[in-house]
Amino acid sequence: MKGKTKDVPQRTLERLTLYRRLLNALHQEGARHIYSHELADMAGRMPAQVRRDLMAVGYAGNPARGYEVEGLIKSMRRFLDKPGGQNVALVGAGNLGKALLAYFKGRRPNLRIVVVFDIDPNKANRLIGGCRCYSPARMAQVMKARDVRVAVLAVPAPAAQEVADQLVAAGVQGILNFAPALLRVPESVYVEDLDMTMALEKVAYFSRRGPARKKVSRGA
Amino acid sequence: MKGKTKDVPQRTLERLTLYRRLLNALHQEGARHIYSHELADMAGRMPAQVRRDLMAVGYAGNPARGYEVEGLIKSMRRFLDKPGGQNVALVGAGNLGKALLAYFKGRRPNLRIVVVFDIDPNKANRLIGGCRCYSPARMAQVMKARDVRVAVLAVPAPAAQEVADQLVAAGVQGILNFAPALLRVPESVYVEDLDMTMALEKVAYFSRRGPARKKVSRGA
DNA sequence: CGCAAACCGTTACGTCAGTCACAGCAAGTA
DNA sequence: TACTTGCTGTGACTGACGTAACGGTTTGCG
Repeated sequence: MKGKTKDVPQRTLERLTLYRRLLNALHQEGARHIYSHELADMAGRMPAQVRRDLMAVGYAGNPARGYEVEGLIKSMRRFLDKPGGQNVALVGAGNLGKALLAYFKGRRPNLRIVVVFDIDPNKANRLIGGCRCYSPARMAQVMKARDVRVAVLAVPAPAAQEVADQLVAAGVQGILNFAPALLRVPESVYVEDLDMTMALEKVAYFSRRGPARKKVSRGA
Repeated sequence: MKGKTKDVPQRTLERLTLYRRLLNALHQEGARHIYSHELADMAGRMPAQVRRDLMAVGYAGNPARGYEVEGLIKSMRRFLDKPGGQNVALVGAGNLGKALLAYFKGRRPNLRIVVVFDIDPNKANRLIGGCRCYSPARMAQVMKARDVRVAVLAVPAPAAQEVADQLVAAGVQGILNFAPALLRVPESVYVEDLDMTMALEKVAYFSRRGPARKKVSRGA
């Protein structure tokens, strides 16, 4: 086993996390082996693409039995997760922020939201969804103490850039951005935008013009 | 003006909605004209791509002054929006559902959530975020009466497929799906998945491996 | 009035992701 | 043991998308 991870395309990584989720469910149901075409059916993809994606994690299947579920899960864990787990910060404890807290609660043990920041002084030092809430002024300090490198941004668009700057100053290397705003960050910081308004407009548009698509979408 | 809309790639449509958002802001600030490279800067894209994307809406710019902001906005409205506006239904009035209601509240006048469904009997017939909440049993009836063709799905994953079936039966043609589950729907129904867990895992992964990307992401 | 400059519209190119197809191999069978 | 079967792993192909380049056009200026 060598750490030859190569560089994985974003789409491939999305599918890998999907496969893992499906595999975990299968494993809990007691499944021992699985074929690429079965996984493909569950993921709405082609068998060849599943096999190709799995090449990246470096786990070899067996021509007769397919992939051994437990071993594959372990390999994917090695490939996808940081060994000690990763702490995540949430900025913005509004409606969306609270929903996200509840949503991620105990879902992925390797990716836990451990701290919340909000500009509202009434929320400072209180527990929100089981997480301590701090003023953004203490961001750098708290983030360093908890070794947080990933943040979820759930603040209104006008405040997004300012918060992003603070996050970067606090040492964050990845941001999941829910605000409909383009964040200017250093090259080394990875930003993933999740624009719900845009997504809804997309649905509204394409739902009007017949089945103008080919396969299942499944884009994050 | 002919209705030659061609078929627009999904990515292009995402960018168009982004452009429009930027243009609206510019218009409110009193800008009259704008160049492709300015829009590109704001959107984090290349000027050539902006021009290429704008070809789809069929609005011609001027080599000397660039694009006339107001006219371009009007053209994009014609291109993107359904004339009378589109009504949207929300299914699932949990944490996420309520956050979405607040989020979309009065944001896009052409795309309004007008009705909510939730399985909780306590919520039936009550107002949630200004929208009447109904039992899913009345879905088909209510949707027809309100002419709703687009729905937002914010229910737990195990219930997603069942709700999707009901939505399809009620005549829905587009679904924005927040549940981490693959929906099986007829070819004619457009599904857009917005998987927050997947997005967070993506951030966690790519934030670990240096700046392994080129430009701004901006993928919905 | 002619020229220069800048930007738009469009075509052509390069790159990347998705699909196809085939060689290799492990198990089961006669 | 020899053969058949079906799946995996991987190279090659195709198509789509983003990027670059180029002609056309409109303005401002000498």
